[in-house]
Amino acid sequence: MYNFRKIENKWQERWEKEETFKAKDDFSKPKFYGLVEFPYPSGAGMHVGHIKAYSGLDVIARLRRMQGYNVLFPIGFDAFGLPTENYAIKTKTHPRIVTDKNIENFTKQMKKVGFAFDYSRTIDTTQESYYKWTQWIFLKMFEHNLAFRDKTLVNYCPSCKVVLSNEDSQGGKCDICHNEIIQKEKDVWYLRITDYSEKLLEGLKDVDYLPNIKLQQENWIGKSNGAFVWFDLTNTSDKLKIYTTRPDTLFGVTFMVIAPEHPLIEKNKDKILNMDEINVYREVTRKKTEFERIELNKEKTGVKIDGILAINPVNGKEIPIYVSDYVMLGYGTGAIMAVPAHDSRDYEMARKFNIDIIPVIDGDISYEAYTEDGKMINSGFLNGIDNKKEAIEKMIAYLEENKIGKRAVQYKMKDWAFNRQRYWGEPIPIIYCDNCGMVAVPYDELPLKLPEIKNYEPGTNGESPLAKIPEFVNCVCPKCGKNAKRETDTMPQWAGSSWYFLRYIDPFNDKELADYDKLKYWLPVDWYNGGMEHVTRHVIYSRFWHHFLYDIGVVPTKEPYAKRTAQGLILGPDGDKMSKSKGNVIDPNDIVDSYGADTLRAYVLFMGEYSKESPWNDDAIKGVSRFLDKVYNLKDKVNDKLEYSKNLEIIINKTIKKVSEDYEAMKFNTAISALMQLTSSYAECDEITKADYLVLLQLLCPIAPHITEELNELLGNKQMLVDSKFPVYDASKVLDEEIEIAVQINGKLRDTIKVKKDATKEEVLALAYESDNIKRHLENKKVVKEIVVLGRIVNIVAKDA
RNA sequence: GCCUGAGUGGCGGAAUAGGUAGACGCACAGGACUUAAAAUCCUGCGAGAUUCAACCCUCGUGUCGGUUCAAGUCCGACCUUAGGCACCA
Repeated sequence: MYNFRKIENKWQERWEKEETFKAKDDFSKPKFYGLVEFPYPSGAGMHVGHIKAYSGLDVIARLRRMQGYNVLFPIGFDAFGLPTENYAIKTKTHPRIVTDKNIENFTKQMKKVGFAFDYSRTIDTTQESYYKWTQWIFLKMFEHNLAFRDKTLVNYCPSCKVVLSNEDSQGGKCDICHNEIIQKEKDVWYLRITDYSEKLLEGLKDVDYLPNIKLQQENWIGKSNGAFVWFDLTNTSDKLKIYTTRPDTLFGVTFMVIAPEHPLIEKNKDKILNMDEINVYREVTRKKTEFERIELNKEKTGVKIDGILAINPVNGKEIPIYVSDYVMLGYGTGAIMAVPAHDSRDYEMARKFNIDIIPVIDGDISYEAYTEDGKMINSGFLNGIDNKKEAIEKMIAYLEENKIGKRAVQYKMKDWAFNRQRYWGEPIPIIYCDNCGMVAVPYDELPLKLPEIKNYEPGTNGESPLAKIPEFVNCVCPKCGKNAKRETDTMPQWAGSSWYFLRYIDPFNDKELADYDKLKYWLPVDWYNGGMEHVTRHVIYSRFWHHFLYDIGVVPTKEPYAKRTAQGLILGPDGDKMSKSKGNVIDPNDIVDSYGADTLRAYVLFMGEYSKESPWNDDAIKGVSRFLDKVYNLKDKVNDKLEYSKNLEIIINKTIKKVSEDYEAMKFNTAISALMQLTSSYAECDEITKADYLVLLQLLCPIAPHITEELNELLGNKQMLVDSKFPVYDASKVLDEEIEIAVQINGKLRDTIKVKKDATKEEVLALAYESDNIKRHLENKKVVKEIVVLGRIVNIVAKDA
């Protein structure tokens, strides 16, 4: 094996000394901004997943540099967060110390793998000079009424003593400690991301994200078109406002359902005859988490309200109202019109409570709801229409004309719960004053620093540890000068990661978040790669912040990322997700030590399709290692005096084409295959030219930068390979003179023939008929059709004579 | 339940627009080199039938149908599996 240790150390030192990958603000050159999701610097160090994520874009960044772009490829650390804090609680070590140690370790490891990062721009979200601007953005949002407090039922983790967003508590369990969460009423900070629903949806039209990523974003926003309808009630002057996507089925409404928390109940409690029964049901519901309400409650439950009926505005029918937990207060209006004939949930509910089912669309409803399209029946003025869209439009027009409803759009996305009762996060820069209410910390007092603290455990009542420090809590109101108290909650980890890519552009600016001209040059991020698990939350949160910053004139683009891709997971050798408990974790350090960084990089890119998950295989690394050895050993075949080798011309051009196209599509596995084949072709020659060898090195350089730089130097080249021009193929030299094509009879392969690349249809056919095997198969048969696809295939259709 | 992927040799995986299924790699087997081993190099490697052997032939990309001269690829139904979302009205 070649001496990878010596070679890799040498080039890593040289890159560092010469600041090879330091991005320059040279506005005259075309730019490329490549971004990878910055890591959380955990104590465990780097994971092979990080290697795959960074290697992929490292290839692209080096490629773009070789194509003449001014490249920015930065790295940093998303260092606030719970694991560090929990570690601090356990070991009584300050999170600052733990964080610094972990960052140092990560940096050392990343350098050993030879990523072309610009380390001079490294930022970490816990630096005061960084979170000053995170707080600044928050205050701007507060100023624009996008940060607000609200009393709501929240997901509360009794163990972590923190409030969690819905996204953090999926499965009814705390994302961090995995204990059960409960519902608790609390004052919560929200960011009004819902104000940006439409913009975030619209913006997707202008970006190049992988289709499934785009789809996930769309689903998260969850736009639906429908209508509000107001139902009159008996016994009360109140009206019941509902939201529906199917106003066309209004004639089929046989009952209404409202959420147990619906204010109508409390307001009309003196008119409801079975308040006790309803209260019991509401109490049961209250104890359920949102997850349980939607996930475990397969069997419909509910209570019919006695004393109040609803009146269907289109036909005047009086219908019952039920309270049921399958309707959520947080979506739509917290009340629905139920059409059991054409909605499966309503159908179940009607079956359980023996409610009428009236079909309004012609179809079979004997076993289940009919949810397909069809002809309208039992529907007054809609009868006979068999187009859903037309029926909906006609109904909306009717509703609006009679002022009993109107067209409406709803979004699934909810506002973003933004506070945590934790120490290791950005303090929320707000002051509570008895006189003035909520007051922002003045901008010139930012950053509002995290105070030194001895005990990191949360307060007893679910309060932040900061609440226990009087020197922090007690302050003076910036407005009136009277004594006041500070907000003691901190921001979630997503805050810092929502804008970090902006700071890389101008990391040392202490006047503003980043210089506008620099932002104008570098934005948008041209290519952002990261994990599939972040494509909904992180990407949408950071897009939201970016849209906001655009609206207030801080950044020059609406969208932050022009292109987003995601890499697939590396599974353990057993095919399961890697985890400490399963003991199937692969440590990248071990691989670097025994095979070298180039082999590790090439292997993670070779193991399968980049965007898909594939299991780790210790044996398979050998194949990649052997390949690099072969490339290395080829150096002995180079003959300086040899000038031209025509026999390799075609395969070289083919390979350049294949590799260039594959890199763009992140099909690194097939690019490496092609390079392996080129290497084999070289190995078959007695000698190769310098130029031919250089092409191989250049094509391989983005994947295996150390060994290729070394070999380039051995060739006598002074200029670094990464500064050379990436090869371009000659389109006239990618096809062999003679190509092999298949000859089929009735679709079955019977022979292959060699033809000239520009052979005509007649020539090809003539050759095909000359084949003995073809002749034999055509005996006693009559040819009825001949299909020739030039360059590909001949198919002769023959019947028994 | 809904949405989105995926299902191809012993294994990881290839296969622009339908056009020679199994590239490339691993493992395995045989051979060369070696005192020997490792390393390296060469050859073979989907299953089956037949044959001294080769050619040749049959079957084969989760299952069942369909479209087509031709289907891993397109269409329909289903099964398995991964991820995401969720009584979202």
